[in-house]
Amino acid sequence: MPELPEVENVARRLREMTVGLTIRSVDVLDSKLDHLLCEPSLSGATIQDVVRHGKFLALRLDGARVLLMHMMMSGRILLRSADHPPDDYLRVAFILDRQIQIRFCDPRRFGTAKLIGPGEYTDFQSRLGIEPFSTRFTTTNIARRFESRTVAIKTALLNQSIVAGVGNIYADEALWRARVNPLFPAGELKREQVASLVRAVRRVLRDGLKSGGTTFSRYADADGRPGTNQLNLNVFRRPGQPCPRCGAPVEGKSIGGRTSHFCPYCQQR
DNA sequence: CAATCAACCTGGGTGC
DNA sequence: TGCACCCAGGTTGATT
Repeated sequence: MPELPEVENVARRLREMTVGLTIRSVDVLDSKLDHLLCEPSLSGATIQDVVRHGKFLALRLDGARVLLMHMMMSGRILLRSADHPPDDYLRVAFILDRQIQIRFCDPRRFGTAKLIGPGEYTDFQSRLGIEPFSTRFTTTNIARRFESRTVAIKTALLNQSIVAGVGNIYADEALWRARVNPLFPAGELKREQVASLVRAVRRVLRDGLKSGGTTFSRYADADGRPGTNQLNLNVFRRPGQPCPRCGAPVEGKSIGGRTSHFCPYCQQR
């Protein structure tokens, strides 16, 4: 669920509402997250900034510490006032000033939250691929990273050390826009195809962001509201339905272990 | 280094 | 309604 647009939505709202506030206490309800009750304690740490890296959310704290979170498929990061009714599947709550709380809810418990230092933060960022809205996201740079890769282009797009933030939904939509077959080997794309794909990735992510994200099942923004981008999708989870461009039935098949949808007629290569 | 695959978990949907 | 079974938007670490 949460891919770049969804995490960006949450990050913006958190930045707007929590920068400058101090964490007063931490309630851990899931023992998998007991490590958040560490020493030195998070209590007393002030939030300096909230940023997104790929699909990760980073709360930069004073003392050069960073709280790095990932929602995986089922997580929500909610901004709540202290008197807001309980949220289902709460795993940890960060109690801030002004009766504000950041609640991390996640039924599947795949999501992560950990506190790291400056060294680990730098390493983490250097391992992550190119951000689609950065100036480094160019045809030349992406073509270089695809070079000599034998995996399907769909699989390469999902590789977070190549491009950061693209997940299953936006990968299928970008490939459809660029008219590239998801099974085509990444290293064999012509430069012009890479150029189309670079444009398409930016386009589908920007559209997703504008519609408040894609909500298929659980995604909600920091205020608990779903997005509407699922209404704009052209191929994802539409097997058998007509391709909006040519009318041929959309095909669904597993690629690299991920469900994938594409038009077999206008995405021939 | 690159590719593949299992593991991490639970809820929701489907079919009997 | 109950239950077994299958599927899920992601990442990591072990293995080939």
